[in-house]
Amino acid sequence: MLLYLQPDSDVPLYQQIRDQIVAGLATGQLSPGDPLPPIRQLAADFGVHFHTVNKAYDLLRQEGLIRLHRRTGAVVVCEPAPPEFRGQWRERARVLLAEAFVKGIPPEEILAECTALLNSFQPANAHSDLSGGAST
Amino acid sequence: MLLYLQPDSDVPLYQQIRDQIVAGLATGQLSPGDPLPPIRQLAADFGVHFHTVNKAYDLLRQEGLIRLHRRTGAVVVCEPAPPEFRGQWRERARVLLAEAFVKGIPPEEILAECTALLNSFQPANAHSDLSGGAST
DNA sequence: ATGATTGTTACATATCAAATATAACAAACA
DNA sequence: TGTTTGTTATATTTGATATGTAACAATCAT
Repeated sequence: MLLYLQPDSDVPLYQQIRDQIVAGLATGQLSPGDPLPPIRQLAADFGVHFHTVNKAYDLLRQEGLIRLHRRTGAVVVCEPAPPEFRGQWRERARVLLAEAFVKGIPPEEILAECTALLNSFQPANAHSDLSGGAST
Repeated sequence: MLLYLQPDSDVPLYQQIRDQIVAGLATGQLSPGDPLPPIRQLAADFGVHFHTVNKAYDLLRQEGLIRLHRRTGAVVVCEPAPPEFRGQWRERARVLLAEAFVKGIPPEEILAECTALLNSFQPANAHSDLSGGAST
C-alpha cells in the first residue's frame, strides 16, 4: 500500500494519512488483522515527525478502525459504526452532494460517480455489483 | 431560509455559513438572481463578526456561486463547474464513501442515502426522480 | 532479569488559521 | 450629498498544526 503526502495542501498532514488509510481499507489493500507500520517508521518514510503520524493513528483509533498495542503496534479492526455515525455522515454527504448539484452536474451523473467509487471498493463484496442499469 | 451556527463545532464558522448557503441552493430555497443579506446584517443576526461572513461570501464568490457588488450586495449566480472540479470532487467523495463502507454500511444503503439526498434537492429537477427501486 | 521495540505522555516552540476588533476606503445609487 | 454596500488594512487573541526533545510504560524475545 503506497502512501504519498501533499505538504502544501489545505488538508492537514495527519488528515491525509488518516484518509489514505481509510481509502486503503475500503479498497481491500488493508484488511482487519493487518498490521500497520510503527509510527516512527512511517514518519521516517514520509519525512514528517512521528507526532504527526501518531495523531493520525489516534484518529483512526477513536473511529474504531485500528487498535493500538505497545510492542505489537497497530492492527486493523474495523468496529461497526456507533449509533450517531449515520446522522453525522448524512450531514456531510448532504453538503458534498449539494456542491456537485449546484455546479450543474446532473443527479444521474453524481449517482453514477458514487456507484463507480463504491464498486471500486473491497473485492469481498464483489458479488454484489451495483451497476444499477445493467439488468433493465 | 433559516441559518444556525454551532460555535463549538470543529467546522469553522465561515465554513458553516458557506455550507448552509450551498445546501440552500441545492434545495431551491435560494435560486440564481436571489439577493443575499448584507454581510453586516447577517453577522448581526448570527452574533459573529462581519469579517467571518465576508470570508464565507468570498469563498462562495471564488466558487462561482455568488457575485458581489458594492451597494447592490451579493446575488446568486451558480456558474458551471470548472474543468478541475470533477476530479477534486471525486477524491473527496472517495474518502466520504470509504468511511461509510469501512464502517460496515452496505453499499446499497450508502447509495440509497445518496439517492434520498439528491431527491431532496431542487424541485426544478423533480421530474427526474431517482428512486431506482420503487417501481419493482 | 535484560534489553530492544513499540506506543504514550509531557514539555517546548514556531507557524498558520480562525475569529474578533477598529478603522478607513471605494463604488454605487437615491 | 450622503448613505449603503463591499473592500482593504492592521492588530490582537486564541487555537490548531507540525516539529523537536525527552522521558516513560508495556510487551516480547532472549
